[in-house]
Amino acid sequence: MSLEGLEEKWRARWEADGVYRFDRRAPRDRVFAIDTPPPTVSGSLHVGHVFSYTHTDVIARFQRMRGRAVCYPMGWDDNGLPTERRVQNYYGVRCDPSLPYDPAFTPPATPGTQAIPVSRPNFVELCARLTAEDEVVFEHLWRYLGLSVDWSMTYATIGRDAQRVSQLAFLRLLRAGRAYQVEAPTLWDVDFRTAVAQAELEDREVPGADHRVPFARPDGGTIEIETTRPELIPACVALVAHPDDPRYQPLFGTTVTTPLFNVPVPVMAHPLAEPDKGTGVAMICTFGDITDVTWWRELSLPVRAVIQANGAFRPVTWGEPGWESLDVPRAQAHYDQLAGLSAVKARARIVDLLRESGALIGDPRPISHHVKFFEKGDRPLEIITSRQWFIQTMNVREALLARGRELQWHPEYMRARFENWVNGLNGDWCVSRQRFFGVPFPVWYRVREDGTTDVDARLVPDEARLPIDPSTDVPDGFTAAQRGAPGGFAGDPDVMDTWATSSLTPFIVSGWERDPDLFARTYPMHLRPQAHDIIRTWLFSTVLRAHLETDSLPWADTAISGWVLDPDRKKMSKSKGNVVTPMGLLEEHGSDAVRYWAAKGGPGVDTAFEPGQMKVGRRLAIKLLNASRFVLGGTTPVGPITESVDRGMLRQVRALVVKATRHLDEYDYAAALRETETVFWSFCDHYIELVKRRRMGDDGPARSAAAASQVGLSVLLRLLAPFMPFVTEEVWSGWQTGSIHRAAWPTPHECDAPGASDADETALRCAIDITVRIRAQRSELKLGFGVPVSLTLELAEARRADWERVKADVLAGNNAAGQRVTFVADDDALTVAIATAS
RNA sequence: GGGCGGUUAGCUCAGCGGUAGAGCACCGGCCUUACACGCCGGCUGUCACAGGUUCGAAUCCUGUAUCGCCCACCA
Repeated sequence: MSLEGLEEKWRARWEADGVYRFDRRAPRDRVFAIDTPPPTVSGSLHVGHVFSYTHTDVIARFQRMRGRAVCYPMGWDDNGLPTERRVQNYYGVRCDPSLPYDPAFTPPATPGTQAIPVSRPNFVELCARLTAEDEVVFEHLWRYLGLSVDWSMTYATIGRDAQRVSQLAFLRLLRAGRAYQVEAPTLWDVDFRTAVAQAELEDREVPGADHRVPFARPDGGTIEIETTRPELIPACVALVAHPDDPRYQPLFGTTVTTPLFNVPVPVMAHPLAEPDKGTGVAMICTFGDITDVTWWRELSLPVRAVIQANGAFRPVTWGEPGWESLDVPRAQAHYDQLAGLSAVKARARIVDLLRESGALIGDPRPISHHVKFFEKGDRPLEIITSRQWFIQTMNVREALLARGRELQWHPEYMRARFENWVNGLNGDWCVSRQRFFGVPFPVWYRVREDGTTDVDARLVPDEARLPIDPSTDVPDGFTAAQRGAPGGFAGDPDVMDTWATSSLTPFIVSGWERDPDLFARTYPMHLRPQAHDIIRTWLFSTVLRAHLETDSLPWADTAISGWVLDPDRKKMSKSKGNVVTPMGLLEEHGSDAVRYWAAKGGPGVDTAFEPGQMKVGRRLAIKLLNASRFVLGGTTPVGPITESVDRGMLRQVRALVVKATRHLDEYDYAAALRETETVFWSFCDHYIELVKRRRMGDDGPARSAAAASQVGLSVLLRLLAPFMPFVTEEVWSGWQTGSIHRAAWPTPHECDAPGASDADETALRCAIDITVRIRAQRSELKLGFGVPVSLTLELAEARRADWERVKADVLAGNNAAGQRVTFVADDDALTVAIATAS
């Protein structure tokens, strides 16, 4: 029997029969709802996806067999920058939100050299078109892998309903005062020209240099500071030192002047200044880093910003308000050499200027330091003042920590990552992005008679109108002609952070504010499976939104998968070039085999990519086919289970059912598989080998073997079905009616044979112990199984009864023609000698 | 710098107070009417290190080393 063609057959059949269809009429207490991670379709699937999605699927299949109506949808995350970039290149377009929607627009067959400007709705249409193609590929892989998803529940994060949910949830927060817009310094990527959130940051170690620079004191002396960003000297608004620092206490309250620009700035005291960093005095600029923002706010300092949204130094007319200098011409002359430059170029230039004017003490000292980057960005983040939308998080931190404790984590220790993150939050969540492909903010503003936008005069649509796009839709009471006109309106140009939509996946899936019946049955959901690297983003933001919107957890449990590591124990990633394409793997080893490997990686455990384990999985699948063929291929009718070996085997299987069920209930699929596998191999190598000859007859003992082996097989098949759905279905289908994946999860009760007891289990143990020794002897004497032997046994007296129970099976199962047994008092006694039977 | 996890046979990993385990790899044997895509057997370890608790520690505690991850760190 072979595995060829078997998976293909069942993929088609499952779809045709709707085996995995969610029963929407199931009462809530029978539902098991899974908040599946929507993969980013503009990326490519890698073996890590196969790994973690298999884990979820095992749980889904287990719960389904336990009688739960499993709500197991798939989502596609098509929002965000990766898609934008692909669409720009693929179609040769660029988004210009100021353009009107052109329903007739079609992209050129091949992208031209000059990007065609298109409206935001047109751009979004192209994004949807391209991602739809990606989704087909993804769905094919998931089906190939055998995920038991209900494909009728698929959603996309840019889809109409996801937009509606995102906008509706946003408006609700706005109304509740939990979302707000403010003009404030925010982290900014100068290449993407958008604000970014704390969750999207990463630190990178980059080379830099400490520059020592003197500021002039009124008494003619100097005060020296150290900085890695000398280009921000024109943006300096104060110096700061620790209040307890005796070196600088005399200077607090005095004014010093900046080098090159001769700007008077105060020397101030603040506890965040660290005496042992640099010279103990820091230059406060608007804005060099987050600490600058804190100082600026807490010390009520003015703003003197030099870096623009595109990263270039802005033009400044010195002497104007805010740009006072004691030597305006000198300041202007120096600054003019910086205007228009990027931060890096301005830094090089200002070092020259400092050196020329004698204001650089020593040479810049090269260092390596950590700098904040947008995770997808190439240049360090700047802090730029702009108008952005925020969702309150700082004032609910304690509540979120409580939610984190309420949530059941698998494994438990992953909760620490959540708490770590919540405790480290330093500001509310900035959710607006100055990008195009995403969910727009459903907000317009009034335009004043002078043509300027009044950002405080917000216009929001009725909830019933959602989703809307303010760049094409018109607020109630206005006409399209009034867009941008004096007395008219203007749409909010921004889109939401991709996590602002992803954080609502439980709402999207469960029909929040769309299908109250479905919502009541599925929300809060039961399980959030995901990898540990997005605890700070996806898991955190989902808990936050559910807390704010429904005052509850979004789900009861979360199961955190580890990563797949390459043989060097590094995370598999595209950039390292060590990625294995999942489709190739599945084709080579078979989905059941790859799933086997994946399922062996326990919750939270990073697991090495190992084709060897897939081969083992494949072997298990083949073994399953062959063992089934033996068990089901006999012609012996079933009868009462009377033999000790049969009963002992069933006792083992019974214990396995209890343990495997418990493990799966606790989301420890790896432990369940391990135990099941062990018992299954013992079933094949020990049990079947012992009884196969007994079963050849038609008498009571033969019928007992036929019956017991069928019960054992039935239970083992079902225990393995969540892991190896294809091969188990193949066997089941030729034997039972209906899909194994809809069959009832085995119960201990099924394995009960009348009259079975512990004695049967120890008797089986005895039979196996003796058999193992006989086999060793055969191996040592190079005697094939075909050669009949006679046995000489020395057994513990305590095992006399065991021996009597299993004697016939041991002899038949080992091709032994005769035996001579002596019993001794030693409880450990067990010696076996064999000789060729004459 | 803070947090979390790992360190067990050549490799991948179980075990998490009571005589060191599995699979793979390796070596040897076996055609045994379910399976040669198989079966049987064998070899392999100061359980990272040092202290402590205990009758007993791979397992609990403390510390060290080391690897990885998360977070913080632009003077």
